[in-house]
Amino acid sequence: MDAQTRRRAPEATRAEIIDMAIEVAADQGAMGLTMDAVVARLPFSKGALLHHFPSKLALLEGVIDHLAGQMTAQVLEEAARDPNPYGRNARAYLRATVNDPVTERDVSIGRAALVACAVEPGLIVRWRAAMRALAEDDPVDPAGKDDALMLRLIADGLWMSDLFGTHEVSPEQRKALLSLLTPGVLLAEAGA
Amino acid sequence: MDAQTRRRAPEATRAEIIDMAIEVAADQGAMGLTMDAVVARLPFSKGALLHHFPSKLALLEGVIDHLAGQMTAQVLEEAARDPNPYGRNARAYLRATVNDPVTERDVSIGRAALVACAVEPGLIVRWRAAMRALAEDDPVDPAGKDDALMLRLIADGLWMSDLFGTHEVSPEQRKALLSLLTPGVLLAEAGA
DNA sequence: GCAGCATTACCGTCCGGTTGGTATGTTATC
DNA sequence: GATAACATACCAACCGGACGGTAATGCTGC
Repeated sequence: MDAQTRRRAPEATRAEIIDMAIEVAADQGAMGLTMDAVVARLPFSKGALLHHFPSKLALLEGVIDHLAGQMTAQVLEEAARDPNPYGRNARAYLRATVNDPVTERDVSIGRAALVACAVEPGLIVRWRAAMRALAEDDPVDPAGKDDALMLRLIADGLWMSDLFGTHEVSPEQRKALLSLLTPGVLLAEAGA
Repeated sequence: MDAQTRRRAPEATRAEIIDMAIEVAADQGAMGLTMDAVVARLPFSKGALLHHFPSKLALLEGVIDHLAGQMTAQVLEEAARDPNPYGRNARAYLRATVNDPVTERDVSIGRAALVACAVEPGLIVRWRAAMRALAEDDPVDPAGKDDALMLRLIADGLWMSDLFGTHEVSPEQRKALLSLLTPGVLLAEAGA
């Protein structure tokens, strides 16, 4: 009665649901993102879905909280490897975004976040809160503040470009963007 | 029989419909963007709406084409005032985005574009085409290409930040971004 | 200038399917 | 045996869109 347990851990089920919701959102868009569509890809019934997420809004909240948490963890992990504490989150933010090649998974995540926020504009504040927390935990002296902002803007722009395919960005250009992080170019010298 | 004409110009009606669709999309989100919701704000019936846009997809196409056209016109107008032809579209792109203060209308437009693309992912290619056309009409020598890209990325990032409120960008910082366009800083010297 | 007719702009209702959600079991675990 | 994790059955509201109709306008030949 252990490996053969019928009953599953609720957190695992929740995670599974969220993953499927992300998948549906990414490749069907907002119109296709319905409870039925999500449950159709799951090995259990609609009742189960409603048991874990009592409403569509609750599910969407779960989705963006998951995505924001994932994003935060990734940036923080990247930042931990940076010896210079000043503005390290901003640099990590760019590094996390510029990683090449962009995986299909990355695009799915971005698209899902966008779809979720588009479906329910109120969800934007949750995403915003997560991103601002990342920025506020980033000690930067006033002189480096503008540079940190610029890094974040470039990262966001790149993220959007990857999502929409608006700009062609070659691997070389991606690497070139990383050179913004080398000492003396932008904010790396803001330490002392 | 002129001012009192019963019948309206179809283009005016179409434009009116698109405007309302944008309005609904911006403040109701994707879930609230229904044909009924749009027609409820219009002085005529659902039949008329279906007459001008035979399907919801057609309406959404109309919306993003309108938005892309507006965006293109704005950038081109801005670019026309730039004496240096090299990379002028890229600079205009940033200038058009950085304009301060950001109007409510600007935010609505961005939000509507996002909602439209989220509802129907296929619409992304239309937006992309418009943006790429803007970039391809912009003669830049290879040396200035990376700088032009960076300007565009910053503009996109700022656009996204304005939409989501992810970063606080003060008016001073906005002006500081414009200083990227002054000769000698980025690509303004790429002319000769 | 006007009869005749096709076209276009628009109306209002109805429909079949879908959607988010409820209500009520059933089963397994503590 | 209480509670949590599901299943099954169902519903009311809504949504996109079809449809039949009407009236204003444009066009054509005379």
